[in-house]
Amino acid sequence: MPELIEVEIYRQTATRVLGRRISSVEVVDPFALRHDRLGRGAADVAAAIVGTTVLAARRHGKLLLVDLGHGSMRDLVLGLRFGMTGRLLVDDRGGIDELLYTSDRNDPVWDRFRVRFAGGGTLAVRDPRRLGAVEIDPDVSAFGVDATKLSLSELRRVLAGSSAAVKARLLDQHVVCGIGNLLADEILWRAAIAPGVAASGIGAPRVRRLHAAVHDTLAELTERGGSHLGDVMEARRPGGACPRDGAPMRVATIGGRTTWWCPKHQH
DNA sequence: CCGGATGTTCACCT
DNA sequence: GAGGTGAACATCCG
Repeated sequence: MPELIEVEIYRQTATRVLGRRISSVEVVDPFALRHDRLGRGAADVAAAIVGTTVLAARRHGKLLLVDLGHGSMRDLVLGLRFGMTGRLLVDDRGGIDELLYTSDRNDPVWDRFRVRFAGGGTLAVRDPRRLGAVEIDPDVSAFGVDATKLSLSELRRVLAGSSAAVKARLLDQHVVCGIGNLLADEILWRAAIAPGVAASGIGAPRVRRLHAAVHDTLAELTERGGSHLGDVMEARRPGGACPRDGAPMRVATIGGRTTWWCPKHQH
């Protein structure tokens, strides 16, 4: 997905529909509702949201939260998740034209969820691979702190006492949310920490370095406009060399994801 | 043709 | 209980 940075762009895109009233639900892929705790179907979603007005667009990690209500009263929250290939389109335009690993094709048959507003316009989730999801009143209680708000003491706490690889810890949305595979590799590369080291084995000076790298990376890649615009990105390929010191990059599966790192400066 | 790709959940191991 | 693995979803690309 869309990691935190892309979803934040989607959130800003979604603010274009603030104040609009939903007049109809045009598409709901039943598969997109697979995580609904109450087992609601497309008709239930339509019944719940038609007639409501968009009050706010918020983000928690990689989850986009759209507040819906009548008047200024919030009645429900629409949760949109984008998987790896989902995009948000407002009035058939997206805030992001292209995503890595999606094609240049932009086919409306991939719209998994689409609403129409009274007075015109639409909001849609277009997701070729169908990895995204739509939820009414999603449970956000299990999520960890949003990565943009991660304090040094919180980072210290989530690393302490865990034998898991530090990268697995950063990717665990129940611990810290918003960081995906590319951001995690970039953050650890900048922090000079090897992704496979046990979280609890990272001493205080390196935790401070990691904390700084989290925020520097998020700020800089937000400025550049995408999670895929990190310095180490070009080296994430067979034969890639570390942009910092030229050493051959290593690759392994860590935290269940393909992981690239520099064995020379990341320890 | 095959394998993998910004993700998440689940069953099933150790 | 914690942590790891592999499958599933569907499409495109090398």
